[in-house]
Amino acid sequence: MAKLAYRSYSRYSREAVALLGLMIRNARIERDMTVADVAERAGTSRGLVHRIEKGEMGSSIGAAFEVAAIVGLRLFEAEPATLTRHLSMERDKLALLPQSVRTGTTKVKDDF
Amino acid sequence: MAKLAYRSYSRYSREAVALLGLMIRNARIERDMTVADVAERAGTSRGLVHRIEKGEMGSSIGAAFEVAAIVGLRLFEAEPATLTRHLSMERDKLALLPQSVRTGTTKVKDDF
DNA sequence: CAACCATGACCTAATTATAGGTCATTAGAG
DNA sequence: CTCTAATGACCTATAATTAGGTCATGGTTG
Repeated sequence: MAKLAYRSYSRYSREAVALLGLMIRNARIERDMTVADVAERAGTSRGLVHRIEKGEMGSSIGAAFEVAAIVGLRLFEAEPATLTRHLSMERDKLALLPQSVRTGTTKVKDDF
Repeated sequence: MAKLAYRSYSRYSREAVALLGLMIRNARIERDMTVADVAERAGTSRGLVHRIEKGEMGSSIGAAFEVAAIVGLRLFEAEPATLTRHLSMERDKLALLPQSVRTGTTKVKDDF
């Protein structure tokens, strides 16, 4: 049975996930960790770590980010402390934005 | 039946995923897009987009990155073109690294 | 060169995410 | 204030990922 292509992704998304996987692999090897090491520390299986490094789109984002953290990758910030700051910054930003979006407005804009 | 906590994640991973969700939501609202709009363009469901924005760890990384791209978020680079460059850079870097990691070495280093 | 071991691929069972529907709530526009 | 619609939550069937095992391959060390 041939494996089906379940969903279509944009090139950008595919490359971003692939890049994350490669960065994870590079970081892991630089730290002299085996796939099994990382899997154990992440509480996942060896196969999953392998698929994450390969850049498969179906892996859960939680597992991928956890593995990234374990090999020392900091996705948004160099310092974990600043991540919390960014979180509240985004929350504050959200508070200033409308809490729901009216399509009516958009529709008029796209209507020509 | 109470919902079980399936897996444990580090604080950093949880905050990183939550931050990504908030950034997506902010970007979406700034672009006057509804959750339904984004879901349709991503080829997913409204509920999934909602869970991604909420920062749930179980969402697939492909869906999350696709949604991020649709609302205009660029995770690694401002320019999509440079993403491809980074991809080959990481591949080159990988070529210089050992292709398998010996645990024996690590064990000695950690052994004191 | 020879032995060891990390890796990558595959398989099956079990668990989980997802789609798509409905419904209550609430924010925004008139 | 009132009406409309976006949002968030929940539900069920389906489809997917995941864990955990095994196996072949190839890199690394002695």
